[in-house]
Amino acid sequence: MSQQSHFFEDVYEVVKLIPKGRVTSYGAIAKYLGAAKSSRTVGYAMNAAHSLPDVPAQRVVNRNGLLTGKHHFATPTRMQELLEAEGVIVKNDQVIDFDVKFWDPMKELL
DNA sequence: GTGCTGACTGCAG
DNA sequence: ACTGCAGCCAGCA
Repeated sequence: MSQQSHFFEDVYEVVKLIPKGRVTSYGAIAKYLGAAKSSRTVGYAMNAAHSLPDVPAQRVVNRNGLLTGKHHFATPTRMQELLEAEGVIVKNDQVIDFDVKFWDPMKELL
């Protein structure tokens, strides 16, 4: 704590900026933060994001558009429900038109 | 203080 | 095309 890991904070900041009806990947966030190889840590940050209601973790999926983290929500279907409620169609734990719904912070935030 | 695990990803075999 | 391994950061035993 004394060193204050900005990593989590930065991850939350980016996730909060994800537009409604859009999704991104752990790797995209990690790369935006300058740590492309720390994608795992990004996912770990999402695990801790449960305490933060302003962090839409459901909009963060893996690079294949697969809801790998859905199992960490209150219910296995919670993540999909939240996404579909925002206009993101999910089929078989996979985001439809992922390439279209994909939101890249590197390009969007620039 | 040391070591393992995890919501990932890319390269090598 | 499929499987396996290594790298990154933070939390817990």
